[in-house]
Amino acid sequence: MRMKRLPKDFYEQPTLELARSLLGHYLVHQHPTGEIIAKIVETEAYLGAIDRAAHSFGGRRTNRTEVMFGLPGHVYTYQMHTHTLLNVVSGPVGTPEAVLIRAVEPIQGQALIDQHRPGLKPVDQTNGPGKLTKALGITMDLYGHSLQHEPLFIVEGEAVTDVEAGPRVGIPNTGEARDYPYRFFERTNPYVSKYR
DNA sequence: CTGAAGATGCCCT
DNA sequence: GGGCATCTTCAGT
Repeated sequence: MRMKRLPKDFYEQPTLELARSLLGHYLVHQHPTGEIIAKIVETEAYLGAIDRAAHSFGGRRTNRTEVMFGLPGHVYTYQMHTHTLLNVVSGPVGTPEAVLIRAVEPIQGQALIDQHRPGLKPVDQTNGPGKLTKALGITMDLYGHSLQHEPLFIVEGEAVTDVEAGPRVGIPNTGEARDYPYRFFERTNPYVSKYR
């Protein structure tokens, strides 16, 4: 398999374009017990200061959001109840934007995924932001990690043509921001998270 | 220090 | 369709 790592400047495009562009590329996690590769099939953009749904809305700068103010192409992980969620930091330094990875399709390392999420239909192992981090073994340890390095990075994958955009998921109390079409997904891909 | 809230998912009815 | 698990963060005392 061709494994061309996405260059630093890939992450420098505007956040909405980045969210769209990430679809089809392969997320690689070199887990201690083996390598897992999965194709990104669903993303959401969070536009920082001007986006009420973003943690960094209004320029809110805390320990948690700090990494979003830094270089694009780094990892913003955070905990949602019992789950870790994975974001890619976007926007130039000082502009706290990010792209949430919402769903992936396994390409390699199925045995490991089965180990992390046993007894489930394949589709149910990675069709959600909390599910995929568990399946790939991604934890809060990766907060601030650069995607230019091991053990977590993104390589060039496949072109995706049937992209659909729609409202983001799970942000009911964010006023106007609730309806912004900042969610992107491969329309025909069965691993896209279902609802909405 | 305490408590409330949350970009979720799973299990129950 | 509703309740709840279970963790971290952050604002308020």
